[in-house]
Amino acid sequence: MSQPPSAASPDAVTRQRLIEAAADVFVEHGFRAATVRDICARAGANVAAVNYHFGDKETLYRAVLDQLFAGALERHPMNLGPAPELTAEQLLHAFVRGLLGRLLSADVAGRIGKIMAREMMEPSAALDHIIANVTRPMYGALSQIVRELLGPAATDELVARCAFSVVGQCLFYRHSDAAARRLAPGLEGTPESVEAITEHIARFSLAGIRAIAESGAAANAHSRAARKPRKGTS
Amino acid sequence: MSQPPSAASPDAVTRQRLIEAAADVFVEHGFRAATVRDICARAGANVAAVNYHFGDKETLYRAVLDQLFAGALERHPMNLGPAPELTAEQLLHAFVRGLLGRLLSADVAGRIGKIMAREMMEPSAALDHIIANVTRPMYGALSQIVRELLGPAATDELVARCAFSVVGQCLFYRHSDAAARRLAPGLEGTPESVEAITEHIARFSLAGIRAIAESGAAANAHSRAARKPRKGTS
Amino acid sequence: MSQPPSAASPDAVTRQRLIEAAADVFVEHGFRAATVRDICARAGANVAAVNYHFGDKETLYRAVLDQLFAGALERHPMNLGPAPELTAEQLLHAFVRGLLGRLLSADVAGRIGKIMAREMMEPSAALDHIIANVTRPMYGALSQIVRELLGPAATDELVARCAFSVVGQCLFYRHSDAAARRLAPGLEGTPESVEAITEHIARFSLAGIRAIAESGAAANAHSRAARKPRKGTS
Amino acid sequence: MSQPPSAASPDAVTRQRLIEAAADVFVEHGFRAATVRDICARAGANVAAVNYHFGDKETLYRAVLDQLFAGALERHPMNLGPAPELTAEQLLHAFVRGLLGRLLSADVAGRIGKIMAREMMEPSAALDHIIANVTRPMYGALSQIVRELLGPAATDELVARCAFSVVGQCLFYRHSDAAARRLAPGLEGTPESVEAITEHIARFSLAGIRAIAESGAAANAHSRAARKPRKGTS
DNA sequence: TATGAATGAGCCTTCATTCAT
DNA sequence: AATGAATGAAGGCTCATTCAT
Repeated sequence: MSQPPSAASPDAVTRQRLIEAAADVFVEHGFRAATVRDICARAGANVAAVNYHFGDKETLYRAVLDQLFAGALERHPMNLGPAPELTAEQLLHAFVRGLLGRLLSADVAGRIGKIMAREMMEPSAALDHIIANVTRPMYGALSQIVRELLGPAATDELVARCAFSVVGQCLFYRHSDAAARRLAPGLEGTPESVEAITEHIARFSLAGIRAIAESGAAANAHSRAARKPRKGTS
Repeated sequence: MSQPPSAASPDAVTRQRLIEAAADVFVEHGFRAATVRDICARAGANVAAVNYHFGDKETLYRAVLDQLFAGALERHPMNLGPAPELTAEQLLHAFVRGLLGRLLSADVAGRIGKIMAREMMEPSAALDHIIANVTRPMYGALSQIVRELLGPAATDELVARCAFSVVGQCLFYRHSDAAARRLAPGLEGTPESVEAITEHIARFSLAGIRAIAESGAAANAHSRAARKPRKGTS
Repeated sequence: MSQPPSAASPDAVTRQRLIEAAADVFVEHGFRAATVRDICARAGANVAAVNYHFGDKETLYRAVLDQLFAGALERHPMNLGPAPELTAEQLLHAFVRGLLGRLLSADVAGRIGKIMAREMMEPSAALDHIIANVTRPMYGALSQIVRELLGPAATDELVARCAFSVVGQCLFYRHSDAAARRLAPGLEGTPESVEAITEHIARFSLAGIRAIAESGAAANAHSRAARKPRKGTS
Repeated sequence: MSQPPSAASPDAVTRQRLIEAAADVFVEHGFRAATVRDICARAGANVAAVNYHFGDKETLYRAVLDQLFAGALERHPMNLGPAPELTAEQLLHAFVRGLLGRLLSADVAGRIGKIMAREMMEPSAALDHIIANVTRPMYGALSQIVRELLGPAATDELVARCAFSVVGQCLFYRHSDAAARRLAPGLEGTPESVEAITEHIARFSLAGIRAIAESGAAANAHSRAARKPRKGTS
């Protein structure tokens, strides 16, 4: 209070150091296995610092998530706004590049991927927050791109399945990193391989989406012509 | 004596109860957060039962994994053997169905997916065992199918990337279940939706693989013609 | 019961194997740190064998002690009876050789030394038994020898102190083995060095006892002459 | 601030209470059988106090040893430095008094003897530390005294054996206390009897060492004269 | 304000012992 | 008569949290 406003209060600087140390530790060990002693030690703070500044371990965890999301979106923007000068193909390409960049970057954004992977399997109260603020807008943008590629006749289900196919391919390089590294050494996801993987996923997905569009159109045409589809989505 | 003749020794029945209880607890909380007290309590056994029957928590964990794998492969076989009467397209379709079946089934096999997802991000000593015995053969079978679809000129890298694309789409329904449920309710992976998802992923992937095959062939042709391949989506 | 009496009953043979295994384990780890599992395993018996055959761990311990004492005295007799044909010097020499032999032998008797050393510092109920049956007769024999060497005027205290000096020198090679091995490698007590050590201790002690005899006589003479002793035993 | 200026930090006082309680418990039960629960209870501290202040039980054990050694040497110094104004006889007398004082004192030093006795038979990692810092210097000083008494012709073996004889007599009053108490009540080692025992052991040992010196010289003379030494007590 | 000391619940494991056959 | 399974009481240790300064 009596501090000059321009100087970062020592309170805030400790808080920040705690958050940064906690981000490392949570990413490395997960929420449960992370210990506040470790976090405080890395932050050069007292054992009681976490409880003093944040109340408890879980509140610190949420603070870490908030800060990570803010940083990640700042560095790897989603380009959610309309971009009429770009084709849907180009937008898909850009989307994949952005997502892979966020997932595989070594900085703040990369850590978010690891934490989210954990949240997926043990959803905590933080997951809803993450989905609302990060996942949903991202998914909305992708849906729009996919819908344009699929054409106006596409059902919501087709759009969602295609979007899942795109995202699933990207997430593989984050979630299954350990397996990929063992099965095909050198092809696992790294910050340097983002371009190459982007190229593959974009090409693969574009063809996939177009095939789905045709089959969907065919299914519709067939059903309109009162011929029951032999196989495929009902 | 008064036991039914097929009954195993009293030791084996308790062992089995412990394994089943442990499977639940490990799936629910992960290896580290799972407590032997909880496991023993659910198995109706003493706290020392785990140590008596398995030596320690980690050995029990491996026993659980072994049993889960055995059960999963029994119910959802990989069809690894040669099947000359089936086309590569049919084989891909069958592979995806088998994998999704294992990932999404409510029984023994479903739990394996959750455990593997955890292993991916916190590899324990068990991961190498899993990969060697389960993942690698599966990956080998998929690679063979993909290679046939890509044609003889495909590089190992192209094969691996396409295989990753196929597997990534499937894993999405396991790893990102919580997110999918929130983003597109009704489209998350369930045992009942295996057929529909299989249809989608197989169609999507077939088109993707063919596109990669063409671009790869084109790249080869181009490079043979001393023209550097154009970068970007065609 | 229905066993032919000439055949060792399987009961007795297991009992004996347990005692032998237990002797090893108790000597190696002490009573407390020894585990009945270890003992039963080494004896090739069931975990419950100790409790079945002996009731509990402590009863087994006493059985081991009894057997060890019986064996030790059989192999390294104390020659307690009167031996008028030997001089006191020769008797002292023989006593030291016998004691060192028991303390340092690799067989049954050697193990008794280790166990007794433990008992000395954590006297259990077994200690009184040991002292009454082993230590006291041995001490009585030594006292007699020492008394003869000291002469008829020796007080009980002088006798005891000299006996303690003799025994203390011998016990050093058992109790302080670990230290001796480090301070003067090659000079620690071993079964092979019994003769050499005996020679030293006997010579050293004989001179010591004679010196005590003289000083005691002098002290007595002095006190008889109404001169107060300047220093020494009152 | 309101603390007395000489008061240590609150941490140090609890640390000290723990060390003192631990010394009691370790002396009483040995390292293994001692429980941290017992130690903490006696120190009026929480079960976790040992882990907080020392990390683990073994570190506490070493801290106890360090403190005991420091205290013992402070109260019963070894007089290791050269003391040219004292004869070798006087030095031996002083050495025995110091050693007995350390072994039999009721204070800090007395407990060290019990702990060392345990270490001798179950050497832990702490034993080497003890020997290097306490036993070896002590042994070095004694060797020097003995060597002077034996004369320049004495071999290292003779020196060591005589030193062992001196130390063995002293240790008897520590290691065999329980037996001595039963065999000759009133003559066991007590702090009050240190002077009397010192007088006895010094006189006994002086005579013993001189006898060894003579026999050694005789042996040398004999061997020089190509006559093999007679075996046995002279 | 911020810290180091202290806490107590809880975890995995060990072990002598008991029980049912 | 003898065993393998099962028990429950500790034991050492970890950790988030609280407390007194």
